[in-house]
Amino acid sequence: MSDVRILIADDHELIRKGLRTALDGHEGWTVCGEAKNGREAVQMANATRPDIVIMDLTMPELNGLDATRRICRDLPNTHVLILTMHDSEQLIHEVLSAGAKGYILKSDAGSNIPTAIGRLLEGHTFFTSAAEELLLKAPGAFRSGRDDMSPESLTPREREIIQLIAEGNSNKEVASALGISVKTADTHRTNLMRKLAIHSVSEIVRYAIRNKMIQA
Amino acid sequence: MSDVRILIADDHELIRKGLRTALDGHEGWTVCGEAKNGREAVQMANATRPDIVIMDLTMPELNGLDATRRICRDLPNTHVLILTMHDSEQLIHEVLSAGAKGYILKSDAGSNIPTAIGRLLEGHTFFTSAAEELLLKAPGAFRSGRDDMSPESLTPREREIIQLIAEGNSNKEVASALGISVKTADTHRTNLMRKLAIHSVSEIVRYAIRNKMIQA
DNA sequence: CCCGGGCTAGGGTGTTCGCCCTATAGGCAG
DNA sequence: CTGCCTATAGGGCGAACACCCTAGCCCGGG
Repeated sequence: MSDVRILIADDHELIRKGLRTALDGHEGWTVCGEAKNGREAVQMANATRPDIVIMDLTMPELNGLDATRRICRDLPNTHVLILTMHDSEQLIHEVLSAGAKGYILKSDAGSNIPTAIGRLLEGHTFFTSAAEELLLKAPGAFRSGRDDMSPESLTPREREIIQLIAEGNSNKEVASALGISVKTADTHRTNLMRKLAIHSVSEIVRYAIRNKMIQA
Repeated sequence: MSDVRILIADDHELIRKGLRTALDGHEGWTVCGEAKNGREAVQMANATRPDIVIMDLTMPELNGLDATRRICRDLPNTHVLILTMHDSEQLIHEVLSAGAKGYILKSDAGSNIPTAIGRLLEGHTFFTSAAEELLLKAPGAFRSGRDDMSPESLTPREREIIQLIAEGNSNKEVASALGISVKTADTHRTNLMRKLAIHSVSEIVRYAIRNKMIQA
């Protein structure tokens, strides 16, 4: 059997280095790339088709949740392991519906990561103990808490746009970041604002923060 | 000259591993210990008297800020380099008054850490570029305990304005809410943005949320 | 096979922003 | 009294936004 190939996606270089050292020791495991934001993660995943993606959630340009959605949609043989600082029940359900197979807190990551990767490679799931409790407590409860104001009601492209706007980018900057026309970026902006019934940049920013698409 | 001895203090095992690998490559540098909270950091610093302490700010039991205060008070020959994820304007001046000699964001840490340590060993300081801008703009301000990026550096009227903007109001709406001219509201807006060195509505909103002037 | 949704792109129009400038009036400290 | 800060108000200008419209292209579901 060939090497297990692992992609690391985290905007903090230190975390990436730490993961590398944590993984390099393992026989038969190879880190096939490091992405520093969600967009890079999607691109590198498509290019290298890794077995495992270790994914941070809060990343610039494209967040880990949307990156996970795309990777899980396009690469069914790639398993995504979420690595985050935030222990939120809401988040756990979101990453699960995005297609992630594991969820680990950075605070208790070091020793668990090889275990988690092992579980994912066997086709199982792995959750930080706190997360597992939440799942046992509220099986399927996450379906109830949705409304048309959730990011789910937006298209992937619109979520991408809203994050870039909330990060302070103008239409022009959004357009060049995504390689599209300014008018297209503006169309997406107008559409998502109508969907969310909001009317200003400040509402976009607050929406993005409330929905954990960016940090304050 | 003997080895440079470095103490690592961070509650995330991954970060500690990352730092070790980043530092082990350097000739003459030795990691003399790893602390996983502030209390351990103080104890190990007193025991090993390192030349450099790389200190995270958010740690359980005793936070990095208080740990820095104690270490700098008791060990004048030990230089503390703060390593944090948060680019909080407020924190920069706090860590300086606590006695830290450097401030680095985890996001751009990897390549800068050896440079930063080098600077500290020469008796200088090192700051992430964003932090350095603040210091240049307010030379000596931190000595008096003043924080130029805190809401206290704004006038009462400006704080009123920034909150209204962050809540989604246009200049016209701000003006009518306060019973002043649109141009006056715009002048306040321009002035506070120059004071805070920010350039867009989205930055205003994030600033207001960070400083608890509004909720997300 | 057609329909709908999503992404793309452009035209156009009025409003708002970001930032430059000046200027007056009041208050408070040196 | 004399600065300095604050709040007030205005002129002007280029850029960006908010929102309206049309329209082609691709793709998947009924």
